[in-house]
Amino acid sequence: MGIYEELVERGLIAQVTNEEEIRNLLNEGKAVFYIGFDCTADSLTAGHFMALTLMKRLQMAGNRPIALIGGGTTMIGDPSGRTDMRKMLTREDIEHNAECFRRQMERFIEFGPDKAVMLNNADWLLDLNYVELLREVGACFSVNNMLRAECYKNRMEKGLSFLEFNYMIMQSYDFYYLFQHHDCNMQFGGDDQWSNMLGGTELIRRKLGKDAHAMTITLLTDSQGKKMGKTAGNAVWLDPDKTSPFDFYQYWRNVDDADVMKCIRMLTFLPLEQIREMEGWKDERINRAKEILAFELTRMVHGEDEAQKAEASAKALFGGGGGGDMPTTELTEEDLTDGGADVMTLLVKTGLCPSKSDARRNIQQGGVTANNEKITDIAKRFSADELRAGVVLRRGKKNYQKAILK
RNA sequence: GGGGGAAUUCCCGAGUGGCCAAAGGGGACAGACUGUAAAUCUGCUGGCAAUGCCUUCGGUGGUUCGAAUCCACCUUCCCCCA
Repeated sequence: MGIYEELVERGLIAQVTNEEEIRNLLNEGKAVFYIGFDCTADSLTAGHFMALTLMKRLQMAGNRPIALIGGGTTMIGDPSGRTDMRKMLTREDIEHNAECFRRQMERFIEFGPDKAVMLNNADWLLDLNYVELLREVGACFSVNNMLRAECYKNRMEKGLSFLEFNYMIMQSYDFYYLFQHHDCNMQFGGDDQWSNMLGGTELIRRKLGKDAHAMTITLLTDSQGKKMGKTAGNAVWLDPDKTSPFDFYQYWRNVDDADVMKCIRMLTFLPLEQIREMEGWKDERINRAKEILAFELTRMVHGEDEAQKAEASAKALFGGGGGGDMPTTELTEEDLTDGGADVMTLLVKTGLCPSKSDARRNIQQGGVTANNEKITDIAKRFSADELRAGVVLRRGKKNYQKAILK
C-alpha cells in the first residue's frame, strides 16, 4: 500500500487535479510539494496541525516538503471563507509571526539540505513591480472566471476590496515561482483553497506549458459541519503558552462521539490496522478511543512528558484518583484581606471566573466547589491557614485551580 | 463624481427622548440527566463596596432636567446611478 492509498483511507484527500499522476509521484517519493501558511497570528493552531502531519507523512514517504510562510500574502489577506476583511497586519507583526511558525514547525518536519525547506514568499512578492506583474501574470487571469470562484462568491454581497481580490493572483504567483526555482510540482492546502490553487496550476500551464498538480486536504469538521480546532470561537493553539497542554489534551478528550474516529484517522499516526479495529467501539470503549486520540496528539505537539502529565491530571480530576498535576495559582499575603480571602475573590484571582459578578452567578447556580464541597454562600471565606494548605477550587465540571498561599 | 442607507452588548438583531444594562434568537457558561459525549430540560449572560452606583448602543462635540434615540461634523461599510 502506497502513501497515496493511505491518505485516501485516512480520508485526507478532498480534491485532486490528476489522480493518476499525483498517486505515482507521491508513491514514488518524487513530489516536491508546498503548503502555504498565512501568518496572521503568532502561533499555529490545531487547524494547521493536519497540514503539518500531512507534510510529515509525505516526507516519511520520501517526498520533499516546502513550508511556505506567507509573509507576502499575509500583507494582502485571503478572503476565502470570510465574510469580512481581515485586519491589516504590519510588516513587523508578520515577520514576528513567521518566526514563531518556524519554531513550531521544526517539531514535526525535518528541515535541512535535501530535506524540507522553509521559504517566505515575502522574499519574492514584495519586490514585484506592479506594471510588470500585470503584463506578465495579470494577462493570464480572467476576471470573469475569478468572480465565479467559490472563494469570492460569498463576498459579492458584503463587498470585496481590490486588495483581497488579488490574493488569488499572489498565491498563483507563488506556485509559479516555486515551480521554476525550487522544482516544486505540487501544492497542497485546505479544501477552501481549491480555487486559489487551481489559479497556480493554470498559470504554470499558460506561462510554461507544463503541468503542475494540486491536491486539497479534507477540512476537519465536526458532525455539525463546523470547523474543528476551536472552542467558543477561540482557536486551539499549538503554543503551550496560549493553550496549555492540559487544555489541548482536554479539547481532544471531549470531541463528540461521532467525530472521534475521524480525528484518529486523519490526525494520528496510528497504523491503519489498529484504527480499523477501533471503528466499532462504543460506550465505555469510545471513551478509551478519546483518550488515545488526546494522548497521541498531545504527545506529538507537546512531547511525551507533557502528554503523560495531562493524562494524569485528567484522570485525577475526573476519575477520582489522587495525584496528577493541578493548575495552580500562587497567592501572596497581599492578596489577602483581614487575614483571609473570600471565594469570589479567589475565583477571580485563579482565573476561573472573569469577574466577581460572574463568580457570584456561578456560586448561586451551584457550580462551584472548594475542596470538593459545594459552596452555597457567596460570602464564604478561607483563612490564611486553609490557604497555606491549598484550596482546590472547581467551577463547573472541568475547570480546576488550586489556590495556595506562599 | 451624484444619490440613498447602515453602524446596538460575544454574534445576529429589536429599540426612534425618560418605563433601557437595552426585546428576541444564536453562542458561551452553570445545573439536572450522562460516559469528561450527544440530545433534552432549567437557569444565566456589562462591572462594582449591589434594594444602590458606574461604564456601554461607530467617533467627537452640541440640544435637553434627561440621549442608543434629536442636531452638526468625522470615520467605516453597503446599495443605486456614472
